[in-house]
Amino acid sequence: MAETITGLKRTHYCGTLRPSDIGKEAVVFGWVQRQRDLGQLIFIDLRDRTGIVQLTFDDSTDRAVFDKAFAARSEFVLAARGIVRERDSKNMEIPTGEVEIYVQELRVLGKAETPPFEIVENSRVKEDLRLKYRYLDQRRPDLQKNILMRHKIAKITRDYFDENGFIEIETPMLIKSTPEGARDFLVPSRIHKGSFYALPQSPQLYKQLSMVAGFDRYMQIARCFRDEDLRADRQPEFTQIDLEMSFVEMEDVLKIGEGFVQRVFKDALDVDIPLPLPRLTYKEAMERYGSDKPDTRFGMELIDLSDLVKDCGFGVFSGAVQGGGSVRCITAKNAVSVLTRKEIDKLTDMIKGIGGKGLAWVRMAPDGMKASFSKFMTEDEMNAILERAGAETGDVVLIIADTKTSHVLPQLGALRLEVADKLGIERKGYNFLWVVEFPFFEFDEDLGQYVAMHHPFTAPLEECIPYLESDQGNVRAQAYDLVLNGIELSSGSIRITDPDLQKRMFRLLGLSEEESYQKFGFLTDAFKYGAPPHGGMGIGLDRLVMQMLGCSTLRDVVAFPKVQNASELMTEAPGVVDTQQLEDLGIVLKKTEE
RNA sequence: GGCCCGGUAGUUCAGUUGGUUAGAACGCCAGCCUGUCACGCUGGAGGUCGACGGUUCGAGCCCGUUCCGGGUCGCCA
Repeated sequence: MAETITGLKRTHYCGTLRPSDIGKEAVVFGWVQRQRDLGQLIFIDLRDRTGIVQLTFDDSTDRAVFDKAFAARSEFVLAARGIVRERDSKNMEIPTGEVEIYVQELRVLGKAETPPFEIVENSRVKEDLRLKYRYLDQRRPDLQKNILMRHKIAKITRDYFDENGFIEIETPMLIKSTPEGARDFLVPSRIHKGSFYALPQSPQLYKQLSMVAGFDRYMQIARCFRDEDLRADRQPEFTQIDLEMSFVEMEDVLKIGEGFVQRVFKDALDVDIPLPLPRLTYKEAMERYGSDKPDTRFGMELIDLSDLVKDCGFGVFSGAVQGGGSVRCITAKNAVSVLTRKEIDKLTDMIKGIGGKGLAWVRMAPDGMKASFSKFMTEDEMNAILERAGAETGDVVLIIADTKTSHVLPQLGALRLEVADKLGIERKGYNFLWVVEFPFFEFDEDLGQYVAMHHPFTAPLEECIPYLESDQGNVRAQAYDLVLNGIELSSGSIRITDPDLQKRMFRLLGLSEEESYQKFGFLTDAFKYGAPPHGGMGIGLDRLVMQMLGCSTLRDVVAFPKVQNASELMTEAPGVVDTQQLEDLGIVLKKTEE
């Protein structure tokens, strides 16, 4: 039977005791990290979220107290009252190492079975076991540190936006499904059998309505849901720092976003982020890095060889250029020893795996240059390529050719990251940049038509409005992404508030008037009653925290994350429900076929 | 849905060419120990080798299927 806490009030957190507390009476609560029984002398390391303090018991200790200390085991929950005193032998490794509590009263508030893994920092225990016992995992100092940092970042976020005139408004979690983009999580309605709510993919439409309502500046630390497959940096439910501003243009939103980044890095990490953040247009980002979220912590930029090989004897190259595409390369410096023929074959497989046709290469080995295509080239052509590529002895040039430049660029971009990994290129620091002027449409090769790259309320650049219908491929949006170290941290845009323009956009996206009204009528109706120009963005809080803590997976910064198959190992969600619940909802399950 | 990696005491791992009773460390249990702090010393318990099937005289090891976990591509307006 556990003892009660009755009458005991905490005077100190374990990790906060210092020599200045010597002589004081202290009452602490915590978990047993370790008990060291030396016979007539017992030490207990007691842990709470602030750290560890040593409790001491000896032959002068009350017998009943000593016996409880003797019986204490790992993770017992204890209350201890005693006198803080200087240690005989100090431990300078821990902040409380100069003092100890000489215990006069000890209560076992909760016993504990031996945990399935030790509660220690830098645990090497398999993650699935940690996730099954997430509450024990969260007792570990690393998780405690991460969750506390997340709290700190959220606090700074609220302070910053509050100081800048933003107000926090809660938007609903049960909303109407508008199946654009990602798959919705659906929630069946009991009252309206056969109808479903959706969980929000973002508060997008509601925050725009808050602008129509006149709140001027909105922010919310909002939970969002997307029913898509998971990745290390993607959970089906995630948290977004969501904001929207009225009477602004793009520059104003970027300024607020930058200011936030600077503030949060300074206050949480004491890291200075110089402003303004660099910007690249989407086109520049693709041409230089082969990615719309480039990792700019290292170079190895893409180089265009198209004009040099347009008429060369190598059909793969000349055919690509003449077919309207291009031939481009990256040059991996000092890579010959790592990028052997075998390794290049692996890279070729990787490129083929993402839809590439192949990989041409030049190895500038110390004993001579070798290229996969040299027999098709004149010496002059070869030299021109090497000069353009900046290739010197020790380098490896990797070339991709395709009749579609839109294939060449992302493939080289992926190759650039892969090669950087293989070469062990150092990537440190925090490299932010804005990617701006996203294309409005992207060509869907399966559908054979242009589709929206963003949600349908994104405003086009004003200069593009005249040719919205005539030259869709060149229409750019007032949309912007904030990229940090190759990760998309944030995405936003200026929205359309002109009903006529909105109609044109819906038409261009293949939405009939009835369809668009059915889906978004509440928003377009609202815009009839006086809509201020507005724009905003959503910043991925989980990803931000993950980057700031240097974690490699979102699971380390989410309190109760889901695993790759979207289940939660601790509660075993999702689970089956009983037939009565289904009946209430008017749902009949289809038998799964074998 | 595709591809790749992993699964052996509570935990982290080792396990030879397929061959006797599957090992180590930590943890756990018991005893001893008054200054430890990853305490120490002595002893002990602890295994459906993820599961099922196959090959074999014999399977932790080889083959097939499957489950679980991870990474990634598709997917994520």
